[in-house]
Amino acid sequence: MAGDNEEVRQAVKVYKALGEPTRINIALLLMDEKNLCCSDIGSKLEKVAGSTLSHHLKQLTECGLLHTRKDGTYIFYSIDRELARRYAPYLLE
Amino acid sequence: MAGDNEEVRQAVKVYKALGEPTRINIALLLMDEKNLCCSDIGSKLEKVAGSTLSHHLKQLTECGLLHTRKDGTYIFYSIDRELARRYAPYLLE
DNA sequence: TTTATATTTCTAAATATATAGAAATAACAA
DNA sequence: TTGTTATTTCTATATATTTAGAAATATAAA
Repeated sequence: MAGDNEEVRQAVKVYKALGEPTRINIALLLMDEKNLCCSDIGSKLEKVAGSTLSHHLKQLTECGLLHTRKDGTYIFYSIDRELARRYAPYLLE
Repeated sequence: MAGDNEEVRQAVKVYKALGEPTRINIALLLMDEKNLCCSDIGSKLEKVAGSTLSHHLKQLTECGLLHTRKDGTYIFYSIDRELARRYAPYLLE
C-alpha cells in the first residue's frame, strides 16, 4: 500500500506524536519560546512527572519534530520549523 | 495549558487519526479518488477485516477528516480537503 | 568530595487501541 | 419472501501507550 515508504512512515510518527494533548502542547509552547529545557516545559504544563515528560520529549524528538542542544546539565529543546511546516503548519499559526 | 480549547482538541483528534498506518493510507487513497465505499477501500488495502476497517473509518470521520454520503447499501467516503489543508496539507502533495 | 539539580532509564500498573469473528442492521435483487 | 451484499455493532483478545515512582546517570556547585 501507499504507506510502505519512508516518507509516509515519518508522517505517521509525526502525527502520532502530535496526536496526544500533552505533546501537542509541548510543541505549541516551543513554537512560542525557542529554547526551553525539560524542567521549564514541566513548569508550564500541569502536573507531569519528570519521567513522563522525558518520555514525551523522546517521542517528539525521535519523530524529528524537536531538536536538542545540551548545555551542562540542561537539555534545550527547539522545534524543527521546517518539519512542522511540512507536516503540521497548523502549529505555526 | 494551551490545548484547553476546542481547536487544539480537534487538532489532537485529527493527528491521532492520521498517526496510524492504515488510517493515513485511507486518507491518501481518498486524496486520489474522491469517492470510495468501505469495500472499495478494503480491496485497496491488504487484509483488513470489515469490522476493523469500519472502526478506522469511524475515527477518520469523527475527527472531521472524512465525509460520508449514503447511496443505497453503500456509504461513500471523501476527504474534507479544507480540513486536510488546515491540519495536514502534507496529504495534498 | 559531598551535595544539589536535571534528566533518563527501569519497572509496573492502568488505560487505550487495534484487530477480527460473529451477530445485527439495512437496502436491494430475485 | 428469501437471499445477497454492505456496513456496523458487539465482544473478546492481544498489543501499545500513558503514567509515575524509584533508581541511575551526568553535570555543576559548595
